[in-house]
Amino acid sequence: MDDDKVFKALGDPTRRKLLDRLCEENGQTLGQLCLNLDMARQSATQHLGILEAANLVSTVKRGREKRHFINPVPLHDIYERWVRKFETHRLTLLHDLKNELEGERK
Amino acid sequence: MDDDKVFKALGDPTRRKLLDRLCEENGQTLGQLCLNLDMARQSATQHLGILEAANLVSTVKRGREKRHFINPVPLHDIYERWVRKFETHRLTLLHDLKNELEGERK
DNA sequence: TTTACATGCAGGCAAAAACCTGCATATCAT
DNA sequence: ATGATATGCAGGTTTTTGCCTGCATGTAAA
Repeated sequence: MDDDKVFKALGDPTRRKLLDRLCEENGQTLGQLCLNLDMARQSATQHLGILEAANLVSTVKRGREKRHFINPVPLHDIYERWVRKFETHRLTLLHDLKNELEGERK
Repeated sequence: MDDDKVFKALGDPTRRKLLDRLCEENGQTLGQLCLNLDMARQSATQHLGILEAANLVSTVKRGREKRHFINPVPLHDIYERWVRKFETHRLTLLHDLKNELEGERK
């Protein structure tokens, strides 16, 4: 898996919004996803392409429509392999920070 | 908090590497963080500035040095407020995806 | 106080990202 | 077949990003 593609894909608010909307209703078509998106359809297509390249979304053609489905695996992997590390040390890190800020007040 | 700044900050591999290195040893100076980073000091400064703007890193000046500390709060918040949603629906989403891919094989 | 060290700040440049318009293709319904 | 609908593809423009060089400032040590 390509961590960087996933993080980059999540770095754009439009793409996170697309994931949000797919989470509310999975399997939507391109047309549906474009509604209330305030940009040209072609731009949305590019965003969905990036999500697909990051493997966060998989698509299936149904006649003339293209349906989009969330793939939760990469997000889960990112959490397990990267975010979790900071969660594990969370209290220690908070402690370091607090100490340092208090030291500044002296 | 500004979710977008956090996600954008995490979207760059150099910045994630900086966080990794701070996680290994918190409180490092700019000079320390620049070692083995394969870019000019000024570039690293910019990356650290972005991490600071996203509140992922806090700094304290100690004499002529500047020490950097991880702030784990934004990452934790992002997880709770955004990532967790997809984790919660993870099995359902996986099921949707599997169903759809099987449907394609017919 | 002079020298060395750690960092700050400004401007410029090239690559990447985000968005668009215009046109082509494929599918469905009449 | 014909028109309407859903999407694909190519290119071009503008903005943002990442990185750099050059110089200024502040702090410590000799």
